[in-house]
Amino acid sequence: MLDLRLIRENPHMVKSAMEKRGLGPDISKIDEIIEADSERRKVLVEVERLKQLRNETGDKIAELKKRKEDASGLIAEMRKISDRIKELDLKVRDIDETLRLLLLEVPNIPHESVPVGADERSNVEVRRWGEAPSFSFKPKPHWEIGEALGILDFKAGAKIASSRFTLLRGAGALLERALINFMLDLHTREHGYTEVFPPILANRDSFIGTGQLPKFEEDMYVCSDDLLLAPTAEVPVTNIHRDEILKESELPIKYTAYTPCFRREAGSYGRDVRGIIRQHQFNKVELVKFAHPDNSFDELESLTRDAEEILQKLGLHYRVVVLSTGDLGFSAAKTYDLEVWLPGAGEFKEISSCSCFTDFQARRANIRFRPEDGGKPRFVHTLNGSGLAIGRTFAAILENFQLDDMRVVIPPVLRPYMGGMTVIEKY
RNA sequence: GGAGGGAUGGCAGAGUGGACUAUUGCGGCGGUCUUGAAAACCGUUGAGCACUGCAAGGUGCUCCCUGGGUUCGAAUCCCAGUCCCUCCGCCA
Repeated sequence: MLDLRLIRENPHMVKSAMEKRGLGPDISKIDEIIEADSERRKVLVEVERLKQLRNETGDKIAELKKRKEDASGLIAEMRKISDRIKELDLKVRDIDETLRLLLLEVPNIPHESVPVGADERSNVEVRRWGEAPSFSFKPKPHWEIGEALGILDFKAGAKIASSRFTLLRGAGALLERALINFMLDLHTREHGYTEVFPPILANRDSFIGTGQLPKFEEDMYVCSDDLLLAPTAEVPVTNIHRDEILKESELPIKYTAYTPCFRREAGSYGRDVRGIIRQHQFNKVELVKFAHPDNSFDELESLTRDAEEILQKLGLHYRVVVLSTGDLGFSAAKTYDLEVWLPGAGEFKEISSCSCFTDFQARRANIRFRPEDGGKPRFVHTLNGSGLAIGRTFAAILENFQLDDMRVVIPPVLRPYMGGMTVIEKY
C-alpha cells in the first residue's frame, strides 16, 4: 500500500510509476483516490466539530444533574446533534472503505534503478556464474531422467491429486529432503537467518498484508473457514510481525523457512506442462528480512548473494537478472531473478526471485519500528527471496549432472545428506 | 463437540454510566547523587487521523478484542462474533 499522503501530494509521480508498469488504464484510480480523500477530510472536519460540541455539552449536562438542576433542554438539543453525528460517521466509514479498497489495488513504485520496459524482454542480466556443462550426448529433460530412474512418478501424482502433482520415490524423495536440509543449514549456520516453521494455512489479513489479496485470489487455494494455502512462505513469515512495533536495534530480522507452497497456476495452461517446473504443490526454502529503510537495498544485494551461494555450492551455472518495470511483481520495488541453466531444455529458468518491497507490505501489515532517538514509529522495509525453490533445483541437478546412461551424479555438498550416496541409480 | 473463565498502552494489571484528561507497578528515556556504575530519589514516556502554523508547536477527534445496539453521554450496560486459557469428551 502506498502512503495516501504521497498520492495526495505527488499524484504525477504515482501515475508515472503505474505507466512504467504498463498499467496505464488503471491511472484513473489515482484520481478516484484523490477525490475520495478530499471528500473524506471535508466530512471529517464537520463531524469532529459536532463531536467536540457533544463532549462539551455532555460535561454541562453532568454538571447540571449533579446540582439537581434541569437539563432537559440541552438533552433535547443533543439528541438532534447525536443523530447528525451518526449520519456523518456512516458517511466517513463508507468513504474510508472505498478508499481502502482502491489503495489496496495500487501497486508499489519501482525503484529508480529498475530498467523501464514493457515485459520480461526488458529484463537486464547483471552477472553470470559458472559455465554450462558440455555433454558428449544430447542432454535429456529432467522428466525423462526422473521417470527412467523411477524417482519421479507423474502418473501417481495425477491419480492421487491431479495434473501438476508429482510423487517422489526413493532417492528422489531423499534428494528433495537433502536439498531442504542443505539449504536451511547454510542459511542458519553461515548467513545468520533464524529458522522458523510457520502455519501453511493463513487468514485473509495475512494475505492482504503481503499483497496476494484482494487482487490475486484466483491464484490461491481457498479452504473452508476462510483460510488460504500459502503460495509461498513469504505470506506466513512476513506476517509474524504484523501489527507490531519492533526495536530499531533488532533490525534486520532475518528468517528462513522451509514450507510446501500451493498455487493454482490459473491461466498458465500449456506452460511447462511437462516435468516438475510448474506444480500446484512444491517445496521451497524462503528467506525473509525485516530491514531498516536506510539500507534495505543493500539488504536486497546480500539476500540475493545468500540465495546465489546455494547454486554455487551445488555447482550449478546461473545468471542474475534485474526485472524491468513491466515484469515486476505487484508489491515489489525491485526484484532480482536467479535463473539456473537447464541443459535439457537449453535455457535459463527462474529458480529464485529476490525482492525488496520497501514499506509497501509493512504499511499493509502495519509492521513498524521505534527509532532509537525516541521519534515516532516508522514502517520497516520487508524483503524476501527463494533460497531456493526445491523442485526446480531438483530438476536442475538431474539435467546438469546426468550421465549418458541417465544416472545422475549427486553434488558433493549433498552427499552427507544422502547417506554418502554419490550417484542416483535406477530404482 | 460440552462447561466455565478471560481479552485494557512495550509488559503486568486496576477500573461496573458523567471526576477517565484510562489509577498503579515494571520496563524505556532524561536528571540528581557517584571516580564510574548500581541502588535510591525526581521528572518523563501509547497509537492513528484532521485542522492550524514558515517552523518549534498549538487545537480537536478517534482508539480499552471485532461488529451492532441502548443512552444526551459507554472501557463500563445489552446482542452477535473472533481469539486465548482451564476442565471434560474425541484424537495423531
